[in-house]
Amino acid sequence: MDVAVERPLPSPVKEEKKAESMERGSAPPIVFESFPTSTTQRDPITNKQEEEGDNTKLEATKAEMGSVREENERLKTLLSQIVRDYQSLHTHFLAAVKPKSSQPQPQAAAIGNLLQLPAAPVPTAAAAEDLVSLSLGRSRPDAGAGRIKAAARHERSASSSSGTDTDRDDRLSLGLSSRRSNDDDDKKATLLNLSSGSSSADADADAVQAAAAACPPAATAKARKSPGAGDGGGGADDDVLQQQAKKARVSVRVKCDTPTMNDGCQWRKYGQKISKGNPCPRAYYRCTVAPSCPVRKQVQRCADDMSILITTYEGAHTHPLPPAAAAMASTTSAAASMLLAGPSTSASAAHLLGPFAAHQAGLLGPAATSISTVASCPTVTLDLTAPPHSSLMHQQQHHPSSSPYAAAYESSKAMLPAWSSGAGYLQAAYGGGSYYGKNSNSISSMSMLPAAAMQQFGLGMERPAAEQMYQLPTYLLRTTSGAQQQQAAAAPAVTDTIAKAITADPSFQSVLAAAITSYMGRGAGAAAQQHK
DNA sequence: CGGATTTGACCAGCGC
DNA sequence: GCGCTGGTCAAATCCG
Repeated sequence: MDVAVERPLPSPVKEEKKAESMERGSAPPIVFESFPTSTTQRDPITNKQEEEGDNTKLEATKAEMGSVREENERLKTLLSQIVRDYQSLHTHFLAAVKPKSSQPQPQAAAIGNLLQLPAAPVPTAAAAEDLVSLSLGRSRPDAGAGRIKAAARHERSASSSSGTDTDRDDRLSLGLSSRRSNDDDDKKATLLNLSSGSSSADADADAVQAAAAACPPAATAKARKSPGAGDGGGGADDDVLQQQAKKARVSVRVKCDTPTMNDGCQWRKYGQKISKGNPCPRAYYRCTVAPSCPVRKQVQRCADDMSILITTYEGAHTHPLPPAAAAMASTTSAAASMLLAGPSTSASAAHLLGPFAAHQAGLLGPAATSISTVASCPTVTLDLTAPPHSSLMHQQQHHPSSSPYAAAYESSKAMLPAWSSGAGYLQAAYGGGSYYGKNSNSISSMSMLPAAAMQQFGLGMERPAAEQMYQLPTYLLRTTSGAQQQQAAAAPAVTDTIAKAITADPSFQSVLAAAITSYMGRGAGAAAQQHK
């Protein structure tokens, strides 16, 4: 995070700055490039008027220096806040992972352990075994993404998915992946990918993989008809996983006047039912992009507010998705993955993704997210109808003028109508390209979009209410019941590695800086230039 | 005429 | 075991 000020400055000031930066240690250096001036070389008996003019300039420069210094301080505060968050995250993680490494404990006990925060963040061997990659910006094979992709390919071939193995290193993406190295755990590898619009094909492929892990194609309605069919295959654990996987759902609430939300995918209605407690019929759709695609969705209007459309997605696409549908698929599959991975992953992701989720959700409108396990059917609910969230507002109070959250919320007010219109947020965001028809330039349109990483759905994964006591930055809280969540010893080291990725990966930092810049100076498509 | 939608029947899970 | 409910199937119907 360097700030360069291209204006003549007295060298003592530069030295002072340097010393200050060194004093602060971890704070990034703020470098002021001073141009060589002739001040020291001038003859003192030269024109007095010129000297007075120089004095005026000096005063002006000093004033500007003051403001720059303030900006510097502000940035340092921001950075220290991030560092504090990281420390807190890490200590929480260590507290949570310790008991789990020995044996699974009840949720309450795990939460209780959160209260006893270890002082120093020490990476554990177990943590090193887990692979988590948070990538923002161009994927780097050496930053863990390679392993993710290799693992993903392995899983893809294992599950004989029909997805194409496209090269995605060149595309901008925001992804969070979690994977455990343990072979058994491979089966429930989780992948959260909040991919950018310019990499929607990637998002698609990743979504397929993530969802394949979360919801194997075999675990579909067909499997329902022959409950014993899975017994011969993978043992009891697989059975349980499949049971969980096939029931994992992601529900999206959005204000929408049209009968169904245009999510970019192609659906065929196959049934309709009046369900109990809601006068509005529930419509059942299945994906028709590929004949064998097991994905279903249910669409029903909210009984309380008919303007709210509740769309529930279930299953995983087994085919490449149209760009407009990739983000939604990515989000839903990620949510399902995190849901299946359990509380650790969810908590970690919530903690880590807090700001990102907040700002990404903000682009769609203030979103509340909840996890529920009603009728042993775990469901993640993305509520895109909620009013400005208190947590969001809370953040705004902390960062009254330059808060990214504030900027995100402001932008959300602009984006929400696109969602609610039913015309399709994605198509709007992607330049109006329609995959199924007529417009074939959606991809090229996408590349022109500003701040590609900001065009995705966000997941502010929610944690049990008790966790709120620990001030975890879960931005989007609603309700929770966590009956099933003790099954989730999966990926307890997510937090640690993610935090490492954030602090260590310069590409992440640069993109993060760009994102912050785009928030702060949010005008006039400046962000678009940054992503060209 | 082919594809999409509608709608009644059927099936499975669950609670009593 | 029975009834309720959610989910799916498939024939009938609609529509471009």
